[in-house]
Amino acid sequence: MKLLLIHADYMEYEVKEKTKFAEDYQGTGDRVEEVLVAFVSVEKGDNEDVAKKAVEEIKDVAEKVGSKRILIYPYAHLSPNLADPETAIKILKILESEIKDFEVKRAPFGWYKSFRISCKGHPLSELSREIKAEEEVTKALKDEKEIVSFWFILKPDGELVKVKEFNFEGYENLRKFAKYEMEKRRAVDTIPAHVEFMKRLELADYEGASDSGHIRYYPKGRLIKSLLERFVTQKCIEYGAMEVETPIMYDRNHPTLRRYLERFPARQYILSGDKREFFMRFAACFGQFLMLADSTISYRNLPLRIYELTRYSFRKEQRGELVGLRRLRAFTMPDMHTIVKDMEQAMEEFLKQYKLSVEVLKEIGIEPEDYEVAIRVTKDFYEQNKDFLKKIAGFLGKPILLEMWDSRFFYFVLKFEFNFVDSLDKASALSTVQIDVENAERYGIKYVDVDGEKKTPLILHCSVSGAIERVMYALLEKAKFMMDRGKLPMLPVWLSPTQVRIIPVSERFLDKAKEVAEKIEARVDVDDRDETLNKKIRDASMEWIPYIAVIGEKEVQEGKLSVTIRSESDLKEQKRVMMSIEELNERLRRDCEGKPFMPLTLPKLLSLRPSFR
RNA sequence: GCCGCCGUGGCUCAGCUGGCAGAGCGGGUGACUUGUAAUCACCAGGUCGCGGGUUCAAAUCCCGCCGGCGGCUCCA
Repeated sequence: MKLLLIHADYMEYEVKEKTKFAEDYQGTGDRVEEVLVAFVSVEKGDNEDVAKKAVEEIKDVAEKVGSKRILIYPYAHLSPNLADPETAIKILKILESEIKDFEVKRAPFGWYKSFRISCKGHPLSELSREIKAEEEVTKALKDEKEIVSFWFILKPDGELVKVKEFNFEGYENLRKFAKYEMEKRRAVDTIPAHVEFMKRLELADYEGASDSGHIRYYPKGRLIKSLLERFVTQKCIEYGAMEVETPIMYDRNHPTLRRYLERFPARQYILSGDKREFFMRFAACFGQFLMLADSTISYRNLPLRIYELTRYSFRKEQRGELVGLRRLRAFTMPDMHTIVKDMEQAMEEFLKQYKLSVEVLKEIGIEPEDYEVAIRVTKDFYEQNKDFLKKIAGFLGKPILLEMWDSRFFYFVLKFEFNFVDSLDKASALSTVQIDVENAERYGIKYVDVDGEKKTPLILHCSVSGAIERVMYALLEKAKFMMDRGKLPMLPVWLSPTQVRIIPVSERFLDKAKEVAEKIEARVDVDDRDETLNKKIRDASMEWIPYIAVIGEKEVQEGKLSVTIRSESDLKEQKRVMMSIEELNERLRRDCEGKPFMPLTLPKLLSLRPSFR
């Protein structure tokens, strides 16, 4: 809302002609003496809160200038972004009725009027104010503050123990995670390890020219991200999901979507289109649910799974929350939704997707001991399905943090997450699956059952690995743990940008090095720079390259390569092995079995490469 | 969003009781032709995050903004 306040000797206006938005009005105008005139533009997004704040502002000014009379004068020309007429009239009426202790008059809305005003000209006689709505906070975000949680540990044998009574000995990470979830934390003053690594390895960096939480990826980072994206997508498709693609923004006032937004505890980016306002998706739910609502689905098709890799999902997280790759405002997430016909089928799928998530993370290089499991459940669901939860707890054979709610605040009754605990003891969710009991109804998703009746299914939300950026974060943080244990940090071989580096002992062996590079079946590069051997070895090590192959007189004669194997080396002692090209290829095949492969997009010769930072 | 700390060549940082903007790495040029974690020399490179203010004089002091890190809170 825009306000222009003028303290006047008098204000006189004449009502001329109707516009098409005119409210009912009889009369020809008015003249008010000794008055504070409030010219008002009601803007898009203004609501009752704005009106109330405006009331306070106007009263405040009226008191300061010592005016007993106030004239509310609708004046569209203060703003290029006007509210619709109904809202505007509503808000103006609030102003009129809520300004107490003054003599309040109001000029009619939607009429052409002429006016004459005599401004007093003292220092406070002309003021303008802008009043903005508080950023819209969804109901779910508010509710979240009210939730009462009960915390337990679910033991592998299905026994439920209160957190306070659980003996955490031997479960240090679970202790940290439980603490992280339940308590306040103390200050640490270090840059997270992965932020250091993502920059130093030229994987990714902040992009200051974008919003916070939007990242740039250099060639090596993009390669790693692509490989993870492909792998995760491949796993979901193998699991039986159909890949689709849906828009990244939606009408903010679409009734169905709006109600769902209200149920999700996240803040949205808002964008204005020509006529409508849009929000950026925070997940693929919107597009996929709308698609499913328009589909004809038979019980024979169930469980039915659709999948999308969201590049991107947007969440306008609070600024203080954003860190490196751990939490972003734009992120890439595998998002699979499964339609099932009843709770029994839902639980069956839930367990399968739980197992799938374990497998996917394991193949990526994140083992069950690297994360902690959390289960969030309503009391009712828990009481009715104890055996099922016991089965879940048994699968990994480790205790699980269980959060129980008296009533259902969200759209789901059951959810699990795998939480990675990083080098600063921070926990972040990776894989998650939820059983959604609300949205099929809300979106009008139906299936036709055996009896020919249309029925409402249940929906599972599954992010099989969690956000791809967060997977990268976890891998880098894991590398930090390797360092702390005295090992050399590295990425899994299939994700290492350069898998093999060939280093000629001197320029004489450069051609030979290039020749060898052609025969290696991996992402290979050749250090052809005019540097000492020591320098080249050091640089390759700093890049975490899994295999460094040196070639010189000896190697040429023996027809072998002298290969330094990073995973078996440490800072004190390097593991060096004489290997034939075929032996090296065989080893690489084993390292990367079942994983996608993409060539390195950087020039093969190091001398041709720019430095991105 | 709120609170605290931080912001100097491409990178890492020194300079900060106000007084000529520095180093190492990286880059360019030349020498060297190297056997497993940094070869040597020379050269180029800076609106000291941005905008105001105080002062004869500001990287240095003050205010505002932007960005980063940590905390509150929450998630993928």
